[in-house]
Amino acid sequence: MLQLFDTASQITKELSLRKPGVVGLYVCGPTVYGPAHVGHGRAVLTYDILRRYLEFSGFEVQHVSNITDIDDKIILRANAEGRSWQEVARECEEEWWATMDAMGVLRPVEQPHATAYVEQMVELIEHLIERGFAYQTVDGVYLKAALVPDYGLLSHQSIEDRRSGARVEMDEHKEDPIDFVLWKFAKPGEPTWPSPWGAGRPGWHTECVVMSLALLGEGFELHGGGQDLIFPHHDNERAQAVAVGSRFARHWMHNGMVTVAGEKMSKSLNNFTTLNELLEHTDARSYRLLVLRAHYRSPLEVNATTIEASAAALTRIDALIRRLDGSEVSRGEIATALSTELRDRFVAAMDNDLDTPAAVAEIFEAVRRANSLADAGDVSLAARLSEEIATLLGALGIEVHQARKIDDEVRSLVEQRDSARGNRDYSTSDKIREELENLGWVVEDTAEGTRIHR
RNA sequence: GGCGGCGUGGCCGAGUGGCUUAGGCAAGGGCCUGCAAAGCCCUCUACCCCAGUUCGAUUCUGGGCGCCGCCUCCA
Repeated sequence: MLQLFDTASQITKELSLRKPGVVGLYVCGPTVYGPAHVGHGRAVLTYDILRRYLEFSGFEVQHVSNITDIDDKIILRANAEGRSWQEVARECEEEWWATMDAMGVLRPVEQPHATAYVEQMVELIEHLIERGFAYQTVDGVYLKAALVPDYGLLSHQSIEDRRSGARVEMDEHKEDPIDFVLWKFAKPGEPTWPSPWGAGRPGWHTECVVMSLALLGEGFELHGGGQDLIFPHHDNERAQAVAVGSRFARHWMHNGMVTVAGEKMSKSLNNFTTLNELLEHTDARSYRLLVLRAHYRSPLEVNATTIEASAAALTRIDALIRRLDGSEVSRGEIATALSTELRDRFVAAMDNDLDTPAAVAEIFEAVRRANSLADAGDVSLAARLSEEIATLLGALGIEVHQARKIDDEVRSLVEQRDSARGNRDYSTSDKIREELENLGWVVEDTAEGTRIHR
């Protein structure tokens, strides 16, 4: 079974399940105030790949990912554009899902919105106050972090380290610099919800506690997000859950950052590429393959060179699938042994903390093998291997290309070219080839005649 | 300053105490082809530095150097 590195214990281990065969997965989703960039894409792809692989392995995955639809940045943008914050959030969310669809990412089973859970957040904060973990100041309600057992468990920072680290500018009203806000009292012109302490809105971390526990229940299996969320977001989520006496996530997973020239891609550094820009000139599968070719916890360098290398690698796979498309598929012993061996190696790599680079290497090795078999005339064996390759790629979310519809005009050109070649009229056949290439087709000669593809 | 992590061949990027030439991209040579394309075969460039443990270290330990992330905006 799958072993995953756990951020809390820093050990690679199996997920501990409440119910056999079912995995509750909560992934921190986007704050919808702008377009998704390549870094978001990596995170989403990582969990999409995890989910697909778990499903491939026979698990049911209760995949929940939230939409943060109220936040300072949303308000800021709405004010700047003279629009309502709801309009900004709704528009950005629509764009988000459209982009995710284009990326071939499965929709989470549940997509809760922060604003739909404000009442429950208020209840949670009330409990925190009752239990003595939270206090009110003139500008909000804060959690007293020092009271929480194992505060800093995920970032492995002790309270003392944190305090002395203090580049935190001391908030005027907090009792301790490490405390964090649960409820913000409204400033003029800001959206508000009612609460026992006064009108305002929730702090950032509370929503995920409420929504994950509401939808997945106590002690859910796995909580994920980007490494930049370990602190403060996830430490602070956990702190609240622990403080109210809930059993929170059993296992924590964090994906590495996307880098550009060695530096983290982020909106604040303004070195980001949006996913939509990427998709304008790249097959979405190329980016998925690029993501797969680095381990999920390593930084991933994304630039024109790495994307193009990935796109080129993808054409190798597509070429194999095309080559064997429609061939008879062997069900014999040798073919079964070949495909079983591939699957076993693939699964072993994936189960080892989602070692997708190794898993992908197995697939490429099999591609070479299948081509080699086909060259040797063992086409039905090759076809069986190719079929397995397509299945395994599917488990990673890469669909192999289907043959494209060829219209009559093009088909006629192909036929003319074959007849010219049959007559050894190569000047005509080369002319037709050029014509086809100008129409955007790649032309290949095979024993069965001209084959074309895009 | 604290915490987490990294340093592998032209590039990306796995892995292991002693045969992985991992894999991909790029480059060179060959086979195949009317010419191509695709494919196959071959070749090339590795494990940051210094000590130590060991019969043996790229892999383990210590030190050094360099880099990245987080330290309450952040996937």
